[in-house]
Amino acid sequence: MAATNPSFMNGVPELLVLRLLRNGEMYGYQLVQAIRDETGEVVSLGEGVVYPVLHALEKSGAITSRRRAVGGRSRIYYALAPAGVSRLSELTSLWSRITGAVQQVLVGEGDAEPV
Amino acid sequence: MAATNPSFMNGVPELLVLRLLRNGEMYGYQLVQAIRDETGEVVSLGEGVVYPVLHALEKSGAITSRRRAVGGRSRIYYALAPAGVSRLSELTSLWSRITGAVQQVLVGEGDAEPV
DNA sequence: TTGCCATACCTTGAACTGATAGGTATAAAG
DNA sequence: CTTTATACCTATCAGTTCAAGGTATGGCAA
Repeated sequence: MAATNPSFMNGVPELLVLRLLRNGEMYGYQLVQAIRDETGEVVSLGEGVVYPVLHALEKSGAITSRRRAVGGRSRIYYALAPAGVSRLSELTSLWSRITGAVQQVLVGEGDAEPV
Repeated sequence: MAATNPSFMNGVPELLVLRLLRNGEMYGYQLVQAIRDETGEVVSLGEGVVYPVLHALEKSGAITSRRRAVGGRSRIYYALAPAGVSRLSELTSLWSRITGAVQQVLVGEGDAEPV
């Protein structure tokens, strides 16, 4: 697979994570809640989705991590790397193009020429 | 699985097909082209996607089919059934909610409180 | 008339995602 | 001291989509 249809809506979790990290460092558990809260619970990603995404993003160099102890608790904070910024704008524009295209069909003329 | 997160963006092909059929009868090959054309080639579904969707929709009673010979060519025209209308509004509202929720995150305040 | 392209239908196989369901460990609260 | 919330993690499963094929007919050009 390479340069075809990127499976449409794939990478939404990745998009959300990157976008949230643009606001500053966050840790996994926090991201899970932020996604749930900021979408009004419309989108609710489990930890089983978010953590693998984080690991993949770090492996690809899109984000970096550092461990910090906060109030006796150990957290892994993730920060956006330059590669992540590129990836974010890439996904954002893809998202716009696709949702725009679908929207275009949805609002198409209500009726068409009869067969 | 049933009543959780409907995989986010799943059912986009289904949504597009149902929406196009709302304009009147269409056949598979025509749908493939209509989707490609109406989205400006942003979304290009292969026949291997569209035909299975049509078969599933017919099986579930959302659409009906009739075979017609047009210019010596045999085509299977699909029409929206009442169940398909419901399904369409269901998918449409789901689509709006999800894209709206994602958009909400995307346009969130550009910067956040420092850690 | 032969070959090719567009039409028109279809299925199979592989690949990828994301969801579910677990599993560990600590701190706070009851 | 037991439960809940925090915080991390992985493995497996199910569901979609894609690519790649396969069949058949009609029209057109060589």
